[in-house]
Amino acid sequence: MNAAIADVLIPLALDTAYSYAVPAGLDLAEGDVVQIPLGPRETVGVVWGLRDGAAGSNLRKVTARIADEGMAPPLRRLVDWIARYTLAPKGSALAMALRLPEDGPRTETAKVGVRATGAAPSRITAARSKVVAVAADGAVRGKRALALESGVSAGVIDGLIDDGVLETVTLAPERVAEPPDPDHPHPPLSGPQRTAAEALIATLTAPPAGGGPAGEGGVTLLEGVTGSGKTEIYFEAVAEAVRRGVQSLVLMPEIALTAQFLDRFTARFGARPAAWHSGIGGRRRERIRAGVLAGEIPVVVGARSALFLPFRHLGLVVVDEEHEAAYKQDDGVCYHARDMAVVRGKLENAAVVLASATPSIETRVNAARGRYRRVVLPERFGGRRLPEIRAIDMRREAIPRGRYLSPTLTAAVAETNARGEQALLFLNRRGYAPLTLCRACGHRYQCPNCSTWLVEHRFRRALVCHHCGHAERRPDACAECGTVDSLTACGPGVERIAEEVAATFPDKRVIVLSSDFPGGAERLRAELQTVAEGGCDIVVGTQLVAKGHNFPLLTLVGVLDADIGLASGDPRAAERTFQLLQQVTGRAGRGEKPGRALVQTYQPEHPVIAALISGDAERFYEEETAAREVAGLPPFGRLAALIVSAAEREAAEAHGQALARVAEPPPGVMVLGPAEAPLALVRGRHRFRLLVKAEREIDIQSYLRDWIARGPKPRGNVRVAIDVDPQSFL
DNA sequence: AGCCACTTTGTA
DNA sequence: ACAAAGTGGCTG
Repeated sequence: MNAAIADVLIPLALDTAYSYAVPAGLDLAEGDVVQIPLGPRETVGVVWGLRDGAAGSNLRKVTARIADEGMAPPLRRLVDWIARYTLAPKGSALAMALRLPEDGPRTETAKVGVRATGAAPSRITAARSKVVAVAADGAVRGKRALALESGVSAGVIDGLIDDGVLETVTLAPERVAEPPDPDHPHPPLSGPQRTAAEALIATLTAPPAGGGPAGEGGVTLLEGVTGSGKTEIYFEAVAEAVRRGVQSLVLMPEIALTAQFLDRFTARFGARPAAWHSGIGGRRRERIRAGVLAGEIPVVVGARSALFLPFRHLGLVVVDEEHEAAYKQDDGVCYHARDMAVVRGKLENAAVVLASATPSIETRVNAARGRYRRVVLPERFGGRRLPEIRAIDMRREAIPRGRYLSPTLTAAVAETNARGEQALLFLNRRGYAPLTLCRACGHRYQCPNCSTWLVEHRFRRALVCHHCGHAERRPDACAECGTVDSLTACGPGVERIAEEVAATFPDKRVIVLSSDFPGGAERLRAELQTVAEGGCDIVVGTQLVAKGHNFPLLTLVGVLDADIGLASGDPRAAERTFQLLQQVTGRAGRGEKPGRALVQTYQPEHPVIAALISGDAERFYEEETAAREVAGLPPFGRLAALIVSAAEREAAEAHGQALARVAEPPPGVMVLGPAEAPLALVRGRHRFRLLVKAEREIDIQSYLRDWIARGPKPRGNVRVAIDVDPQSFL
């Protein structure tokens, strides 16, 4: 007997499945994709549940089943899990897994982005000007992303498109996959590489083709410096998965999904993999989806959205460069693809491999606690070692006022250049000076919207807020007392360092690299190329230089102020700083010659600095965990963020007080904030974060959900996203 | 009031 | 997603 009522989840921002009557003669199963009426129109949805009941009521009817193949239980469970974990509406989570054929005889509808045309709006409003300011750099962004970044709602963007201020652009597609050959001839692995590959293969849950025991799955951290052959090693696990007839997914941060990587894959397997990323659209997208669903495509290499492909027999998930921030999705459903990969792996009973040269702190902790296996590659293939890192104690260096390069570092740069090698001076601060004040009256230039100082950008002759993007002309006279030429720049930014470097090394070629690089992405890429080819002696850069482009001639990294960020009040400051500095210093000596790093600091004994110098990440998190305990901060993997959508920013601010006074936290749970406001919302970029400490295993999401429901309802949608690893909730 | 731009709500 | 209803500023 057929069920009378189907609960259908619709891929819209709805948190509950809607109930429909099942018409006589339609035999539905859970997971079936169906067409249903919704309001005045017809939509698709997925049968999330079936039950018997009095169907004769006022329910509308399911129109039809529209696909032969339904959504498999593990993928449905993933949708449920992600919705629950990220506190996103279930329907939104479903939408990620249901990128259906963009129905009808659709030709080439690739991903659509928008960018500024340069035309002025016919009508200017506060919301519009925010968008125009953000889009002014000419970069292409997704509609949602632009709306969120500008702090406006999507309607504004549409309005600006109609007005001709923004134009839509589509990205071009390429071609589909060939079957990979696991036994394609390839260069042999070294002994240690072979051992590591065996260790990964031993975790595969699919039984070996020739009989024998299967592995037990779980998560393995594959750790090894750049050049140690991580990719070749996990390729062996992929090859074995192919032999065993299960599918593999290799996740990469979007930027790393390059032709170069696909070429390496082709060299190993004699065929191009199916590549999946947001730019792939239309027929190609549909063919890959269908191939994956049918089990005909054994290997997919993709960006984070590949996580939701309907694999038939998923046996292996590899997350390459697992520490990459690009795995975080920040608009729509906020999730971390690395963590969701772990979850999917668990639900599918697939082995998971996390690969990185500089694993994230969360992953290190999980490995140290035995939740993840750990495979470490001893050193770089070819015997290269990590750069030697030393601290420069700034309390002992004699530096004139207004100068920031210590004599020790200056000498090292000169020495390096004399050998024909490059030096990188790293300072994580854009612009010329982080604070401008009037010498006459002491007035400090502050952002009208945020509580931050305006940063001087001498090149642009502007004062800029790095928080909200607000910019104003740098005045000639003090806005407060009117004194002319009284403004002083306090502290260094990269522009100022470049000035100092130019004065100290007048005959050297200096390049400044920062994310606000004038001339946009094209010119930036050209500059990076110049550096790589040796067309420059000294690079001055912000965190932009922490990753990406390889600079083979770079042998010295000087960190100008390692202490930046350590006192930022963000409970994750320490781990963020550690990771950033580890990546930056690791850039030295990637070529033939060995590298070294010098780190200017006023607190060489600080755990983060000490760990960086010793290269002992394990000690760092041990000490950091202890320090957090003393400070009453949550341990790693226990931070949650309450995020109020950008559109409701103003409203949220008005209700901040109310929110802050809401609800008594339940026992064992503590909401962190400044001491004077224990439940305060901490301002982040276009959002508010609320930090929650849990002393026991709790479900932070449902706690927050209750917490919000119990208090006075804040106006608008309050979405909550969790910034932790999911291990503790599995 | 009426208009406009934008936000919020509801869809079973 | 999309359409309908609501909000709040502005105008004359």
